[in-house]
Amino acid sequence: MRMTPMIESFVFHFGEMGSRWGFNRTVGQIYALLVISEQPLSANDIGEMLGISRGNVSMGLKELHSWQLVHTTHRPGDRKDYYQSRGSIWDMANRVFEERRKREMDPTLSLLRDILLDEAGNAEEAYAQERIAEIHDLLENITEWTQSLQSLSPEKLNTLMKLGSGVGKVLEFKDKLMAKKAD
Amino acid sequence: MRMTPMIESFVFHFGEMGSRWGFNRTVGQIYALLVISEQPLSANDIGEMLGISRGNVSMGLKELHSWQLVHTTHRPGDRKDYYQSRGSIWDMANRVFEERRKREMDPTLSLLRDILLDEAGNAEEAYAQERIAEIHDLLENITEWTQSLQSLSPEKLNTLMKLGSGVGKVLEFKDKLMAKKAD
DNA sequence: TAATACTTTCAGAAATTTCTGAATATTCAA
DNA sequence: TTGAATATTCAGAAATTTCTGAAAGTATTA
Repeated sequence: MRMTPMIESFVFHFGEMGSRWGFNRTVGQIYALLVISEQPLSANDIGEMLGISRGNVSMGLKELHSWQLVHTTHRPGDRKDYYQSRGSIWDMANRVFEERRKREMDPTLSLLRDILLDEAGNAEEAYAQERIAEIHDLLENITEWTQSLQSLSPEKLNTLMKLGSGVGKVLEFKDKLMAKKAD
Repeated sequence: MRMTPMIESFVFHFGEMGSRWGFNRTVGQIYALLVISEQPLSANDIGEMLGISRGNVSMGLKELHSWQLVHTTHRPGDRKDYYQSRGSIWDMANRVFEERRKREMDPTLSLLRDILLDEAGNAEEAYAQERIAEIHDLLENITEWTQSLQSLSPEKLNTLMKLGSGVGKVLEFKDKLMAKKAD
């Protein structure tokens, strides 16, 4: 694949984005390149296209492997490794969410839980604990919810997203149905 | 407020978290401090507690203002500004989502749209555009959805979250109801 | 108006993150 | 085995981000 201006602007922007999603600029660029390339790319291809060192490519690919976002493939009679992005865009988004949950949310929740188990030493700590409990509950809710959304089938998830704020209406149905059952 | 070990561990960890959410460590720490302090704090208080310079505190508070996460208050006969966190934890999460959407998602969507408007120069670009279209659609879906969730009342949102993957069941009810209406 | 008490700004320093490339390791064919 | 081709590692360099503190700005009081 050649670096046309179109491809370049996508790849570079995605690099900046990547750094918001938990990996650095280069890793984002490498991933962007692999996503929009129909053919698998060798580490040398990648380094040349992005103008970065071979070592940096190697580190970036290692990171992408740890996020399970790339695949290594081979060609007969060729010792080089060739890299491909793995799964659909949806899978990618899921992986990023999941990985971030594991790396950030889980340790935070565990720290907050520990703090809440401690005895407050004075009124200030007691107040702090109240606020920390709120944060803990919020994070726990969000974590559990996103986890349960991820377990939904893609079609259902899509219905839900298409519903938008119409979800409010659906919840009213649900309340009525529950009320009838209770009769 | 005094910096006890409990408060310290919360504040420092929150600082690390903050840097994942779009602002730097110090900004996260300042915010953490304000959230768990019942009394408003002066810029000097904050600087002393966190062991950072007066200038840094000022820059951090400016950033938090731009995220609309803090309030300035005053005391009679005292020229100092006192700072307080603003709104509930929920409000905070909403602000962070919204602000990040504005700063990151919107520009990305606009770039992707521009790329998709260009004519593909060759087969490679055509393939790239297909993948870019997928990413664009995904981001647009997520953006619209999170926006519509934010417009939901807190109670409804809470019901929805409590529902977890049970939301799948509710969607089935909805389908049945729609089907009946269509009769 | 001047003095005081505070806040903000920003150039350069310090800290942190990322990148390079030579050295080292691995793989595979002969 | 050996050697050629390739991949990985990591110490130090480069780039980037964050922080400091002195100087400049602002608001209030007398």
